[in-house]
Amino acid sequence: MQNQVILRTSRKINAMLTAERRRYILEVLGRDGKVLIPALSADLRVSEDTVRRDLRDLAGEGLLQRVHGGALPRSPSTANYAARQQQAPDAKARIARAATGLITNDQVVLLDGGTTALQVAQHLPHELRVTIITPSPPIAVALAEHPNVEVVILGGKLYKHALVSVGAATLDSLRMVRADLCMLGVGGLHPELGVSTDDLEEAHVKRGMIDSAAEVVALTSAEKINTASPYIVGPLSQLDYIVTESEVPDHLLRPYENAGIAVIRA
Amino acid sequence: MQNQVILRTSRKINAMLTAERRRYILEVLGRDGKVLIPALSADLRVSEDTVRRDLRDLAGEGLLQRVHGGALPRSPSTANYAARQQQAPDAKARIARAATGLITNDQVVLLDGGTTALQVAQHLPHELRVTIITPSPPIAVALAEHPNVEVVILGGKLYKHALVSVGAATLDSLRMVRADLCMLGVGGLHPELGVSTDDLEEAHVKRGMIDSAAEVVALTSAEKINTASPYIVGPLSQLDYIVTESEVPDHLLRPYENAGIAVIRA
DNA sequence: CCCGAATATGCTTATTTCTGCCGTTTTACG
DNA sequence: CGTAAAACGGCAGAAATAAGCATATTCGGG
Repeated sequence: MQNQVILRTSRKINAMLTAERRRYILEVLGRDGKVLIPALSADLRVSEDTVRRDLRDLAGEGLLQRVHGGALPRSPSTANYAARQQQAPDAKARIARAATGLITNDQVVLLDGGTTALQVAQHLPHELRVTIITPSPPIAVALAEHPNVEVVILGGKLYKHALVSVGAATLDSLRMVRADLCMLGVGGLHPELGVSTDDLEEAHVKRGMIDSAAEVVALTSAEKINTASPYIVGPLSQLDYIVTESEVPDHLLRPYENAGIAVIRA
Repeated sequence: MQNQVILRTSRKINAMLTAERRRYILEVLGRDGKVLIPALSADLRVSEDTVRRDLRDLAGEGLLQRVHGGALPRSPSTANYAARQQQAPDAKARIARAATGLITNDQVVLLDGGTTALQVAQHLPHELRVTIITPSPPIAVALAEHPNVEVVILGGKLYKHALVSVGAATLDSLRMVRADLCMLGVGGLHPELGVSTDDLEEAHVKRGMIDSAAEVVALTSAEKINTASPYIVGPLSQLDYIVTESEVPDHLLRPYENAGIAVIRA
């Protein structure tokens, strides 16, 4: 019966290499902060026994921590950040995947910090050849694995809560940049108040990023639409794209489309 | 049977040289992120054994990673990074712990990239209240969890192998810094050749760090003493401290002590 | 022009690895 | 406790691999 399943969905997943499968497991683990055996078994179209063997071997290499029912990251340091990422992994991943579609080869892209932007970094297609400029150390580390991406990190004082560079040094560096595209995570999005965020320093950096890019993309989950955070980044007129979830009702997005912004539902 | 067909066609089409075939393999690997032996055998009209030999040789040159059934791109740099961190955890941790003893409250410290420096970051006492300036995103991330450390990250182009910022932007930022202490990982340490490292850009950054600090500490494991790497960072006279393993015999360290450097055995 | 070494390739055979399945034991949780 | 899920160990078929051998091609020197 498992055979039938395999046959029915027999995409070329049959050609999945063992080592490739294990890399995938580690990738998911890094992205979501945990892996579950039934989910992996379904995703990878292999038996749960095989997944257990994979996890056992990976744990033997010290690459993850095996627990009942799945596995967790071995390093506790990434766990916090990963846990936060776990909040809405589905929606964020979908938004991120859609956002990568706006990037074309040989572009220079300013990528914001934050968990949504990190998802974008992790979902960049392997063939995509771009330069990514980011104030976020975790994003820089994540992109170091990408074979075709050149990474530039913006220096500055590290704002620990969001793990991004902020301050005068960051803004100085930004002034020397002319990017094709800028992808921002936002704290709030409002037809009249525009783009806003939770921290003053972050707001300055986001504004600098907008000023250094030809086109601006805002990444936002559903619940942030038509809300405002304390610090204003800039008016809606600076946005060219909004990428959000597909569940958002049309009438909520109408004001943004009327403002000339292309809205992409993921 | 299949044999004859292949032979006949292969003689005609055999403008395909061995080296050409291998370049094709690498091209496919770069494009698809993996190669499968049966597919390559069919594409290239050679036996699977030949493909296996090709992959074996290419793996020997470090151009790909051989796995059961095919090959994958070489392990991403962070895998190397993680693996390197496990290499000598004992010695490195001891060196790192000893190095933290050189740091006092309210200092500004330049902390190099690399696995040894990362150990220093992870061993900073919780009560220590300092500013850490670093070109290494992983170190910045690690220090974000520290309650009393202010982190400043140096921007620049990310050198993926070592996960540190390099380039003119990094050096520019360094010129605006006056630090009390600078902690360097070294590639080699030699009484006459001084401090050296494996990468030219890294050497520039290390030199910039030395120039921006009042005192300089070199962190080195035993096997690097009295060796030299290709790129010179600077003479021994710029060093104030060397932190190394306790197992190093006295006579090896004598030249450094005679040069006025305080040697600390951890 | 011919011979022989070096290389490259394909084939055969023995060995190893991978994977799903099954039965048993252990763990998590009400 | 008791139940269901999860984990472990062993087994067998299939695939992949390594090792050794045979053949073909190339190249250099008599």
